[in-house]
Amino acid sequence: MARILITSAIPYINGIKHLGNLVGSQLPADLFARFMRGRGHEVMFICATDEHGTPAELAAAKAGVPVEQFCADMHKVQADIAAGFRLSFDHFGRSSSQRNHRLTQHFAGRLAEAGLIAEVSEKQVFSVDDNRFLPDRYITGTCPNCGYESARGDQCENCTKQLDPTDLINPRSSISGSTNLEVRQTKHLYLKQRALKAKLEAWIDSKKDWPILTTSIAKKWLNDGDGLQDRGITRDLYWGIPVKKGDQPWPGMEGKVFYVWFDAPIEYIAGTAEWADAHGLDDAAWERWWRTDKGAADVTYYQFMGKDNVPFHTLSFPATILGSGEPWKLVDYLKSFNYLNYDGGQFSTSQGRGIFMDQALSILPSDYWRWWLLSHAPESSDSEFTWENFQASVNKDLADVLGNLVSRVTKFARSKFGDVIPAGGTPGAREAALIDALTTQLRSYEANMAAMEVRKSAADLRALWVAGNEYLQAAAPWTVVKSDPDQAAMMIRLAMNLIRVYAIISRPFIPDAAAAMMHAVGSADWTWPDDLAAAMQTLPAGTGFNVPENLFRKITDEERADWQQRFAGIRT
RNA sequence: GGCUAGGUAGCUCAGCUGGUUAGAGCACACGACUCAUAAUCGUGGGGUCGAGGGUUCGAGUCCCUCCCUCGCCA
Repeated sequence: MARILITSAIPYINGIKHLGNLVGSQLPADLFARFMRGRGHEVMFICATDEHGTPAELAAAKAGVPVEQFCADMHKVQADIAAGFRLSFDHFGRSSSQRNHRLTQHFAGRLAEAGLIAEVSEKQVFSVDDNRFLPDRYITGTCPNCGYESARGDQCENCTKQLDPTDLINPRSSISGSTNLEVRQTKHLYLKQRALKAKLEAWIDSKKDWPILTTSIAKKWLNDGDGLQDRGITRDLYWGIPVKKGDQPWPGMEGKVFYVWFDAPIEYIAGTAEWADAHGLDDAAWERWWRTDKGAADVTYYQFMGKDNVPFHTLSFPATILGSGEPWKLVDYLKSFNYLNYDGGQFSTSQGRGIFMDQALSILPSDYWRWWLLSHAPESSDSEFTWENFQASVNKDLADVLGNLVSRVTKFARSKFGDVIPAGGTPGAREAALIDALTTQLRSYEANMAAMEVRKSAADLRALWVAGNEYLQAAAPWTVVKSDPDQAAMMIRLAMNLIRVYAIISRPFIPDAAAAMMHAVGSADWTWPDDLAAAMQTLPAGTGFNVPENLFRKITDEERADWQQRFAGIRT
C-alpha cells in the first residue's frame, strides 16, 4: 500500500467557479484520489479556498459585509457545491485559517534567517478617500500613449502598452472613482528567487517524466529575458496574513500582509494541519504527510492545476520550500490542464460567461457533468463544451451503454428468476473469453488511471461497459431461458457480478451511479477486482437484488435547446 | 513581435523512438436481436493526415518555409 498526497489548486473565494475551473483541477484530482483509494492506497486529498487579496475585499464591500464574514459565507457556499459534485476532499480548508497564518509566518521567518528576504522601499499610489494603497490594476486613467480613457495602471487595453500607474493622465481609483490620489513611499519584502535559481533549475531538470507543458513553462520563467526575478511577497492591505518573522514582529512591516500568492500554496500544508485539528489529531498526524524527517519520505505527492497556475507551483512555491532549508515535501508529479472553452469562446468568471457549478447542479446531477467533463478533459490541448456534444455523450455513454445494461439485466432477472440471484448452470468458453477480454481492458484502465491519462481512462472504462453488452447480446439469455433455464441463470449470475465490478471501477468517475449499482446487486463489497475471475464470483446464488430506477435519464432535444438558450448570455 | 501547444474522417479525439491497405467513439447506411431507457450487437461507406519543398528504400511521424487556431509573455 502506497501513501498518496493529492492537492488541487485552490479556488479563489470570490464567487462560484465555472465548469472550466472544475475540470482543470478539482475534478481530475478527485478522480485520481478516488481511484487510489479504490486500489487500497492511503490517500490524503486536500483543497481549500484562496481567500486573501483585493478582489475579496472589494466583493465584500460590494456585498456590504465585513470581509471576514464574506469569506466565511463564500467558503460555505463553495464547500456545499463541492459536496454537490462529490469532490471527496479529506479536508476543504481556508487560506485564512490560523494554521495558515502561523505556517506562512514561519516560512517567512525561515527565509529571512536564510538571507533570502530583501526589504525594498518603493513608491505606490495611495487613495486618500479609499484609505488604501491601490494595486496597479485598480487605477484607471488616460493612456499617455494612445489617449484611451480607461487604461489600467498596469497596461493599456487599447494599445497594449505597459504602463506605470504614475504614467496615467487624470488617474482615479477604480474602486471609488476618487481622484484624490497620492504617491507614497512604502516598504515591502521580496523573496530572492534569483538566489535560488540554480537549485530550482536542478530540481526541474530532475523531473524527466513531467509533461512538456509543465517544464517548458517553468524553464521559460527561469531563463527568459533577465531570468527568474525576485518577487514581492507583501502588500499594503488589510485582508491577509500579518507580516511576521515566525512568531516575532517584523519591524517596519507593521500593518502589512503577505501577498496572496505567497500564502495560498502554503495552505496545502496548513489545510492538512486543519484536517488533523478537525479530527482531534496531533501534529504528527499531518506532519507525516509533509515532513520527510517525520514520516513523509514514502509519500508521493501529486498536484493538479490549470496551466495558468504552473509557474507558481514549479517556481514560487518550491522557492519557498527549498529556501526554508527544512525537509518539507516537494511535489513529485504535477498534472496540468489546458482550458475548456464554451460554445466558441472562453468560459469567463469576470464576464459571467459559461456554465457555473451551481447552475450545472441545478439542471442535472453531478455524475452527468463528471462523466462529460472528465471524458473530454482538456489534456493535450484546449477542448470545447457544446450542448450537442454533452447531450450525445451523456445519452449514449451513460444512459444507453451503462444505464440500460443495468436495467436489462435486473429486469430480466426479476421477471424470470424472482428476487434473488439464481443458482444453476456452468460457465463455459464464452464466459472465459469475456473474463479474459475484461481483464486485458481493466489492466489498461488501471495503467491509464495511474498515469492520470484522464481521457484514455474514460475510453477504457466505456469499453469495459460495452464488453458487457456484447456478452449479453451473444449469450442471449432471453433465448436460452426457454430451453435451458440453468444456463440462463448462470449468465444472469455472471451479469450481476459484472454490475458489481462496474460499480467499483466506475466509482471514480460516477460515484452516485456506482453506489446505485452496488445497492442494486445487494452488495457492499468495494474490493478492487485485482483478480477479475474471482471478483466475478463474489455474489453467490441466493443474494437478494433490487431493480433500480433508471441510472441515467436522457437529455431531450427540448431540454438541450432550452439550456443552450438559458446559458447563452452573461451571468449577472 | 518572442515562446508553448495544436491544425488527422461531418463532430470529438488516438496515433511511442519514421515501416505492411491511417485508428476509436459519436453521427450516417444496412443487417441481427427483442431481455432492456425506440435500448443493444454486427457490418459498411467516408480522410491526398493545414500548404509547399526536402531527407529517406519508405514520413501523419524527421528538417526548412509559409498559412491558420489557442494560450502565455512582451
